[in-house]
Amino acid sequence: MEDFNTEKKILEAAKAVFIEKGKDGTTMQAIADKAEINKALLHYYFRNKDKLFMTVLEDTLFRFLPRIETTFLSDIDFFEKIRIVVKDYITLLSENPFIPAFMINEMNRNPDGLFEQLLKSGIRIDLVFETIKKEIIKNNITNITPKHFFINLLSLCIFPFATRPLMQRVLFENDTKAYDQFIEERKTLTAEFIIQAIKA
Amino acid sequence: MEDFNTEKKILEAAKAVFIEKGKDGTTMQAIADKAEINKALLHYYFRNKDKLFMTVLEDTLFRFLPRIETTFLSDIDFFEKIRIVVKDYITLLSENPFIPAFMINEMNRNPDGLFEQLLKSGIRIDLVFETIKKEIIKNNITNITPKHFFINLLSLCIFPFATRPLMQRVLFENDTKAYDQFIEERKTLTAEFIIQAIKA
DNA sequence: GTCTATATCGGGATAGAC
DNA sequence: GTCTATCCCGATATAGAC
Repeated sequence: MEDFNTEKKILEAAKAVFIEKGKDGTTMQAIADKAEINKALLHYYFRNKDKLFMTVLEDTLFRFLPRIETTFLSDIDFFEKIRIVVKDYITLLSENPFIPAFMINEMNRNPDGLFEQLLKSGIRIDLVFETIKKEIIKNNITNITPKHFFINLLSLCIFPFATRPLMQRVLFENDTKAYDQFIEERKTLTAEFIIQAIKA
Repeated sequence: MEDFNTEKKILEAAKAVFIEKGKDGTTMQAIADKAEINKALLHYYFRNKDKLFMTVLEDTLFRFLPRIETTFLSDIDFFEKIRIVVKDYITLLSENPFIPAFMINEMNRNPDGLFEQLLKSGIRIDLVFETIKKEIIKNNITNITPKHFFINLLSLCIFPFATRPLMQRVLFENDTKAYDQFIEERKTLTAEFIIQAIKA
């Protein structure tokens, strides 16, 4: 097994374990096992656990955010943007359901590291806010503060994933299929909820 | 220092550290330091870290939930209920801002333990759902699934606290006062957002 | 009930052979 | 580049004196 493939295998294994167990809960041994290699090899490729963790973060997590920006800056009806963003975002999360809890955990453990990564991603939330302000001026939506709008949107999309382990038990007697269905419904319902809330 | 006071001091110290650092990030030493006692004494009162942790959980966290139930089962206007619950809940969270991240972390680490605690608290969400259904029948609100309504409400209240460390940086250049103000606004704005979204 | 000292263990990291 | 063996440290937990 040559260099490139091993590194990739490690990163994939590390991502899987980190997301499932959190940074603290993850052991190098567990990653090595999953990657079917030796523990020492991890240190050969990535000097220590911190560096490995940061690499995983850069490599995978921040592919999420640019999508919001792109959609909001595009030239379509504002309510349609909301429908697209919500659906897009929930779909993406469905494929990576453990990321929200992981990110929340991480941002409370080490906010600076995460923030730094975020800056690197070059996202411009201010531009998104501008598009919202324009809609207010055009009288298409109520006079909502862009920051509140933004946080409300994220809350409604992300929270059900972050709290899934408990919510699935509380609301659906731990029925996985039922919760999947619930999430599926939210792909459209959430957008309509938001639109109702803000339309003028 | 006799028995009772030491135990109490330990529980308070443990709560503070657990909430700030999470379960994994907390060391017995840190708790001992905060309680101004010796490490060994922790094991004398609570056999091990797990038992101490569980005790803290039982003792403090689940005082939160019954408040939602009480308000929703009371006999006032439904929209007014929403205003009260939102304000009440966000206020409560303002006084315990680390709890959401802590709970999310914990529910992803060990959902069964948390769920068990929740059952012990005896909360009856189904009763809350009943009140929502009645409002739909009375045509006061749109035909929203109670579960979606419930999760939307929780999302909008809790998420800004769970993600505060990052959001404060991203939205307010890490200005604590500004974020406090933002939260303060949400005590009323969030309820109106929800009411707009669901009113018939 | 509270302390000091210590046993024990798990996990990150390194040395060194191949 | 990959392995085995080992070091080392931090953290839980216990023993035992007072």
